Amino acid sequence: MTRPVQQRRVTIVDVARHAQVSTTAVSKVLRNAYGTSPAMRDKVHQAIADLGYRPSAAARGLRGQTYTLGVMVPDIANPFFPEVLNGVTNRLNDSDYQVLLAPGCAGEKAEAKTIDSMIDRSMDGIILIAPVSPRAHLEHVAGIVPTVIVGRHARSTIFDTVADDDIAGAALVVDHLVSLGHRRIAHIEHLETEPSCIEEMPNMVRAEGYRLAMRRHGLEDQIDIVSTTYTQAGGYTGARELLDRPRRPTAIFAGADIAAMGALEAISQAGLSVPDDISVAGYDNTTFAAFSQVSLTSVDQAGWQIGADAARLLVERIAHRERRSSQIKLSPTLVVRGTTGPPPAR
Amino acid sequence: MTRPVQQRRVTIVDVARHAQVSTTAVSKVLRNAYGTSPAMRDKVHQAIADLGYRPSAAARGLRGQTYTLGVMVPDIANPFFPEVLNGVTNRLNDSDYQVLLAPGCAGEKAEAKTIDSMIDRSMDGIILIAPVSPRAHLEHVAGIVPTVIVGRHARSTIFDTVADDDIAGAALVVDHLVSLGHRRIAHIEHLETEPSCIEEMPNMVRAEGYRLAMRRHGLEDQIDIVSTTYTQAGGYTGARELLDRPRRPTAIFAGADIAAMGALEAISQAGLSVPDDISVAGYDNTTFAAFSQVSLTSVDQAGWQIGADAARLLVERIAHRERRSSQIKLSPTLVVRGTTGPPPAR
DNA sequence: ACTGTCGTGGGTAACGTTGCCCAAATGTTT
DNA sequence: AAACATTTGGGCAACGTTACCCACGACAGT
Repeated sequence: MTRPVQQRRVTIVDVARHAQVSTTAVSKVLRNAYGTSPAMRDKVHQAIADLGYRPSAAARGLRGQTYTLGVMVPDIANPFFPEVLNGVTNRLNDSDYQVLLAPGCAGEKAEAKTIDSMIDRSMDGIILIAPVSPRAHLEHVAGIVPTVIVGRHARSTIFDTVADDDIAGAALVVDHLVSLGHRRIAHIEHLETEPSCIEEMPNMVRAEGYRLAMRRHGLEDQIDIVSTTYTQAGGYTGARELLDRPRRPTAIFAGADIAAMGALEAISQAGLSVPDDISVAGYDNTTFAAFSQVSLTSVDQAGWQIGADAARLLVERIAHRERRSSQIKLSPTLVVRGTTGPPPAR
Repeated sequence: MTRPVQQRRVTIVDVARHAQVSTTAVSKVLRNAYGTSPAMRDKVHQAIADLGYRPSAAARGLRGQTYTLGVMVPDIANPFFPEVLNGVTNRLNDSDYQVLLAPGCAGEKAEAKTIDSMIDRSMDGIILIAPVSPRAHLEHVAGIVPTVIVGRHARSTIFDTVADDDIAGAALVVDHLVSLGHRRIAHIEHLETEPSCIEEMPNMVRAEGYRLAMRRHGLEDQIDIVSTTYTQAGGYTGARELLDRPRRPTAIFAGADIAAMGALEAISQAGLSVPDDISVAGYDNTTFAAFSQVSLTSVDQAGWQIGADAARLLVERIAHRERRSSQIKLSPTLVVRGTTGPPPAR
């Protein structure tokens, strides 16, 4: 029996009247501010419970805080991001903050629109995961609202960053493949069309890490990179291209698991077997990689930890806007599975 | 060169002054309301552009609309939901609405908290994907804010629903397996702990569809259901249990792809091969199922379409609160792939 | 008894936007 | 020419909350 009548919202005034105190008093209790006696707190809490009062975020937003944190994810379909997100929400579970996700921001323009909409909603802070906006724009945003950037290898005085050490991650893969005896190790990278912030993006750092590691092993002349995107389709076309080489590589290092998926598909369609004919490694160690039918060797970058750290930094920055900015860099680990093995005997 | 000074927000008053009109006039132009001349519109738009004005969602919320729609997803890690979400966002792409996602709501209590927080933020409408709250609570919510429920087989006068025809979907799988010659077809279901709304949930409807189809084929005595959850771990333990049966089934129909993943893993660990020893089918046709290494036979329930329909209904309901409610039921299709085949010769 | 200090509690004015009303100017019908 | 409708624009009061002040009594130290 739900009432069909649209009842008026219970406000702080109703609570105050019911508890026989002033609205100021109620507000103080709500924010557990200074100047409230235990007796008054009890009265107010009782009234809140009686009336089922809930503060209006809109009204709060107009005055300052909204107790809302925004997270921007570039692509929810990529299973790595849910992990980061879980880290974020878990860390904030028993705080007063509510996390809201702004989905689907492919490209710089859509990203700017999304960020603007979070600012419009006066969120208390935002976490941007692998944003593609130019550095200057990010600093501008961070000047307006406390911001934590995840995945960009940038350093700024006004925003904090959390990132995986992608140079080290790429090196782990190359080292592993070299130790198995591979020399012709190719890389599938994600290439942005926007050139603005290119060297800060994780994908570019991974490619650079690949180059550095190859040189370190004296394999400079074997460096072979195809530029596509971190998507299944991108991995597929990238691998196709590599398989068509006169001397095809014996191992493919895809910059993301999702691209590795596409590569595996292309390889299987070409009638080749993994890892006997060709080895494949990915990056992100998504749940997909762990699945035994796939068993993809991959770099684990602790998405959960990244998310948790980002949430912690954001809360700290909200509390102390002028605190020094910090950069957290997490060390990845390699998870060796079935898609990598010694190269074919030739 | 970002200004370090924290400049005051540009408000409608600033725009009005700059355009030499009243704030009311600006407000009217913003909402393209009645009573604005083309000349005034131009002046105001120019001023908005000059000053880079953006309306404050908080202030708007206090007065009524926020141009924000909330979507609750039970589990972002399940790759089916991103598809629904894409349908939603795509449909709303060039509307004035911004979609925000409330993540991670396992269980009735967390769900209630999430829904409350969306109401607190005075969202204009909400889409609840596969909510577990009791029917009465959903109706209560729908009385406060326009609501579309996705996935529940419920009928209400105040909220709209979009759902897949799960009875038909389950039948597709059973029919397919029977036509291949299977008789011992088992089902892995997701069983809620909360008994309140059980018969409305898609998982229960799928199980019921399985039962009906089995009976229709005269296989009533072969009905075999294990109750776990729609997770990888749930599928794994469910399959383990089925494999331990004295006479193990020749086919397993998992109620969700993600559970089918776990089942495949258990089967492979048991040293059995798919589909020669045992067939497996899933539900949702996630991108994962399409992947050639997995090649999972699955029921496609057009997540994109579901999301798009939900978004359309929500926008319509916001425009006409008192409109009759509608229930959209979409017909699933079966995608046959490599994990189903004839039963072993015995 | 006189000044401070502390612990309580309340009054009030914003915050930025929009819905409702009214006023003036313009156009249209008798 | 008078009466009436329509268009165009503005004034004002909310919406619900909180930051900033001030007032009152109790109590301590001179």
